[in-house]
Amino acid sequence: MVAIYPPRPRNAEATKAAILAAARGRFARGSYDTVGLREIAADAGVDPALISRYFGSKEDLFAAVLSRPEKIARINALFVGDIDTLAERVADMILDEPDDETTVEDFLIMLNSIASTTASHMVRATIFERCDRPVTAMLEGGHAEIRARLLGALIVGHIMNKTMWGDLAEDADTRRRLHARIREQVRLSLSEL
Amino acid sequence: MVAIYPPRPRNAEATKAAILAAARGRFARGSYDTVGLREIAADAGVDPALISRYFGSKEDLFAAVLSRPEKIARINALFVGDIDTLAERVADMILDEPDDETTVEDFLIMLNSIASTTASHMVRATIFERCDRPVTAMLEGGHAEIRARLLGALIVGHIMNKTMWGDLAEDADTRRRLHARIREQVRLSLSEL
DNA sequence: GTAGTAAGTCAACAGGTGATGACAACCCGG
DNA sequence: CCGGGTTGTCATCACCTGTTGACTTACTAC
Repeated sequence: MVAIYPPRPRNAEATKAAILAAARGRFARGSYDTVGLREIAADAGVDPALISRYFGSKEDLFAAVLSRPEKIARINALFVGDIDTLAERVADMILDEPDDETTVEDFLIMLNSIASTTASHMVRATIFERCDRPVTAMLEGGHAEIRARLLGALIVGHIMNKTMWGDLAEDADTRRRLHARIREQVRLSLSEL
Repeated sequence: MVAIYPPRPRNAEATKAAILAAARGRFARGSYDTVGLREIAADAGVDPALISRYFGSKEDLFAAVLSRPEKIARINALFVGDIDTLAERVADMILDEPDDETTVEDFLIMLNSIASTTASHMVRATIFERCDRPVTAMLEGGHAEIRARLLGALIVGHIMNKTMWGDLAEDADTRRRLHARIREQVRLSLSEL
């Protein structure tokens, strides 16, 4: 069963964007190693060779996915403000406030590929630069790096949990309690050691 | 440079054990997908074909690694007793009490391969049976599953953190404070919602 | 000592991977 | 109408993976 291509309009920018979107989708559901260029190309409705042409290599494509500007903006937005509003936003994200779906996806993309030989150093660098560093800089008091890492561990744990088992909250009341609990967790993580 | 085999003593049990140990070591440092049977065989000083012979397939080998009886015993031992002693043991493990090195490694093996298409369902099942289920059963009060998952998220986050950035504690004093912090985190995770 | 079986070795396979370079179709300025 | 560069297609390469089956070596029972 071979798809008959409806002749793709010749538009390099749109094609690149389609590839990037397809890659994003795949990398959010599998690791760097399990996702193949051919699947991505199929999702994008594009010949696999075009990926190499436009992005160079698979590694470069992954790097491009990691450094999408919107993603960076969103993650940066997570980590500003005082601890209370930050706790609010982290809880929102973890409990899947619709606005934050893409942020969760961004974390997922990174966490999925953290055990890959090729991709792990990119992931580490991105997490460090986008998360650990700004949070550390934001914190007053001693042991800032450690407290930032505690927050990182919290977020990572919750996101992996969600992908393993699905959402925690079943009804609105539970969700409210969980929201409060996660805010407490954030405050505890960031509080003075 | 080809190793000249010092003729391996013909002992099927010892060979199987060597393969299992080598596989354990590799899977603790890479994912199911990045680790190759040839590397494992080389570590064990064994011909790659023997792995298929003794364990059937790579998948079966991974399953064998996951279900090593000592591991199961150790992880089970983590999750018994009241919340205070449990918090103590979790903090010990996360802060690398030497006794718990292998337990940390066991979690690592599972987390490394959680994004693999082939291995993820095995990992999920193992985590559920060895961690979520016993903890849920141990808890009194409502929302037991959710609180157990919160503990799971905590452990997962800390272990991923450790493999990404290394140990949190630099000196004995920091270690003491962190130990107390993690105990608080465990209590908070498990406390009534 | 010799047959028979267990243990280990070797070479090769089929399948899938990312990547390349030659080709075809298209669009646009002249 | 027609060259020239862009955009997309196709076949193929070299490599690596897990797995298999035929072979050799060692050990044990008779």
